[in-house]
Amino acid sequence: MEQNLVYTLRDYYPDLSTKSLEALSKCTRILRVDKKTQLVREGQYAHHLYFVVEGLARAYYLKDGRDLSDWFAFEKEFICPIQSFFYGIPSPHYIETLESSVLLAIPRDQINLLSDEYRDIDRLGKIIVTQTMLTLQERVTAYRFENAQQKYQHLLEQRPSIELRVPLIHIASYLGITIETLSRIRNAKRKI
Amino acid sequence: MEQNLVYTLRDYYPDLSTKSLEALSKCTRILRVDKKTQLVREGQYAHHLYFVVEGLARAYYLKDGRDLSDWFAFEKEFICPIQSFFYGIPSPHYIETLESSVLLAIPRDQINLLSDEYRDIDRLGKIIVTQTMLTLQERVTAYRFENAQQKYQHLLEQRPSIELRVPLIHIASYLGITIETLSRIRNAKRKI
DNA sequence: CGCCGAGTTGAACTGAATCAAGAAACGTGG
DNA sequence: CCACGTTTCTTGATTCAGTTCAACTCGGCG
Repeated sequence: MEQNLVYTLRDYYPDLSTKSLEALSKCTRILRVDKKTQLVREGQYAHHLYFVVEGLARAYYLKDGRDLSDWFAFEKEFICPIQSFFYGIPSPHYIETLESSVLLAIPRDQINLLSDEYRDIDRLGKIIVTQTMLTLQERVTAYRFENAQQKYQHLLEQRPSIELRVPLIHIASYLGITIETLSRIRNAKRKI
Repeated sequence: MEQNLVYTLRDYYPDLSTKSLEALSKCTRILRVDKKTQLVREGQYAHHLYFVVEGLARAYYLKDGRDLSDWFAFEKEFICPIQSFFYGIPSPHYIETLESSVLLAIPRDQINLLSDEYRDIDRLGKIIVTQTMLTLQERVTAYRFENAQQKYQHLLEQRPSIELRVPLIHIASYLGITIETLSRIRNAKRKI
């Protein structure tokens, strides 16, 4: 049954009660979308938090015509236009799928309501935010003093499948390096 | 009365109930310390979350003998050895004051207990973590594509007083640049 | 006074960006 | 199912921001 997909949230946070999951089921939409589907566009407001059941999505923005990737969400991970979601401002980010994907779309206002009503949903939110904070903390620390090669290595260790699933151009912009440099790094590795 | 200092937490989160503040007062220690006091050393576990009432503290770690600043906490801001606090591992960070300071030291285990008992304390925690996440998000986005000069400019906009209160060497490592480069940037600005 | 850490200045060097082509892979329509 | 155009990736040459190394200045403090 389609609705059961909401239970995959337990893959992220096993302590979610059945009552909470039922409440989430009532408001959550299940999206089955093609590769390259845009879920959010620049200027829009964050209406949903997305959870990737299957597939892969990325958040990016356009700066001087360049496409800069900021975040990837693989299976069992969350993604949303972060500034819009938390500051309530129009999103600078686009969000799109990189593969045909299955996602849960949980409405932002429902998250706020349900966080008041269900303690475990509130806790889920706290855990997502805490994990995101720790990931970003590591990203800052690592990127500040690592060279292009080390940054790429670091990324591969944390997300081994990224090499095969994400085009070089998005990985390069995520790391803050050019595609030429990344291509050379890959090439040097191949020769080892 | 000394204990009233705990009420300065309302400067950060005005919605804290008196009941919660009283509960926090019971376990919070007030520290009045000199400049250069070490609050946490590498290898220690995070026993406290610190709130800066007056003064200024920084988190840093040593890598190949170099002193690398990771975080500054000014008045009405929080600081702790973040990995140790959330992962429960020994801290890679030191924390020290940069000025003579007044701090609140809130025990980690009490925070966990009181977060279960008092909803607003739980919310305070969620807010701190969310703000930290958003700050780090901006730091990553900005630093990835800004040059040394822009990064410094960016920092000055967000923390105008840092120029006068923090030695150049710590600002440089925070930005991931050398002291020579930062010195030249300052010099160039002076000439405008 | 003279020392010491913090900051400044200069010169040479280097990792990564930029600029410029070409090769390979991809998908869309005939 | 192949041809063609478009996008993605590779490779090379040049340039430049920032590092490294080295020496020097300044201000505070014993």
